[in-house]
Amino acid sequence: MTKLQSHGREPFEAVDRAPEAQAEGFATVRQAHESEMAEDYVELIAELIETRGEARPVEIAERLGVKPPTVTKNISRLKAAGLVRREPYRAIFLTQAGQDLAEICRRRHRVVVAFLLSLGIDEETAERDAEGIEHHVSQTTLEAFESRLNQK
Amino acid sequence: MTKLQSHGREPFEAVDRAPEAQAEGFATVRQAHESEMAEDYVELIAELIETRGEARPVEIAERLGVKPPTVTKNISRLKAAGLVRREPYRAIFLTQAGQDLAEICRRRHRVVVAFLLSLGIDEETAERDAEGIEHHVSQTTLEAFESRLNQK
DNA sequence: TAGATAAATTAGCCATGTCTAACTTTTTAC
DNA sequence: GTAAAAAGTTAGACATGGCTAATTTATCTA
Ligand SMILES: [Mn+2]
Ligand SMILES: [Mn+2]
Ligand SMILES: [Mn+2]
Ligand SMILES: [Mn+2]
Repeated sequence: MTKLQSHGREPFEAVDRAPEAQAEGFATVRQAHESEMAEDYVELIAELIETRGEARPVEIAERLGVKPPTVTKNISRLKAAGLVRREPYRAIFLTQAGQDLAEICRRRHRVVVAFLLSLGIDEETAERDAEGIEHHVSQTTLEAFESRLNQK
Repeated sequence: MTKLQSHGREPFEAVDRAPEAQAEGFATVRQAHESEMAEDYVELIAELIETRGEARPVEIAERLGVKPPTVTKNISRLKAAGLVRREPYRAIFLTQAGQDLAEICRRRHRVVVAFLLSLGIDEETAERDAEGIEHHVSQTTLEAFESRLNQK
């Protein structure tokens, strides 16, 4: 007892877990952050190619809200990772691996946004939150989002 | 037309947005990542104090899945940020600011987990996903999660 | 086609958050 | 009360992803 305190009611129970399970959770988050740059870039590159005909560093920089040198550096990392093909001073293309990853990411992004919208959240907020959330949604959770969308 | 393609149906529409709006979204994600370390630490420290009586670096390291020197360094950052009070080789305490932040984070964490559980997701997955998602959930979205939980 | 403008790159800086190896301090057990 | 074990810190390294300033290359325009 003494669970109904003065002001701060405890609406939902805390799950307590084994230290290793908790550690595994944090490790998963760190891993997600490692893939995040690549995912956001290939997703954006695919969209730019589709809607603008080509993907140029200036535009990538503008949409990501970073400076062009940051894009140059990251693109060369993507190239090293085999996701992107490109020659200096030219537009950027996705390799097959890059296209595959982009496809997965775009789909996941759309599902997350659609799910948030289905909760009544406004479009700006849905897009803003989805941009971060997408990288932390497991396959299981993604499927739960989808089935809610399909059933409604 | 040409919307029902061979294999890959397009279940949810893509929202297309102004470059600045998109950039703002990515900037929000970067900011969230800047606060993430502090949030996870104070949340964990509060839990350890509550359940174990005190918060010790070894245990923090074990639960975060990092090595002790990482904890030492990060704790001194939290101290510099005014979230933690502590003397070398002794247990770690939260300042009032630290307690306030911990309270907000713990509540948010519980809401996100409860929400995922309400979608039928298993406990392990819910906790794992929530650990990342929590940092990207706006006040608006958090409230949407809560009202779904309350109405059900 | 030359000169000006725009785009892209390079070089070098910085903060963050991780690590290992070595050292110091505290705690525990005898 | 001392020796061993455990906990904590320090020092120094590294990868990531930002930045600015300066330079190079490409594109546009007169
Ligand atoms: Mn994203
Ligand atoms: Mn994140
Ligand atoms: Mn977290
Ligand atoms: Mn958390």
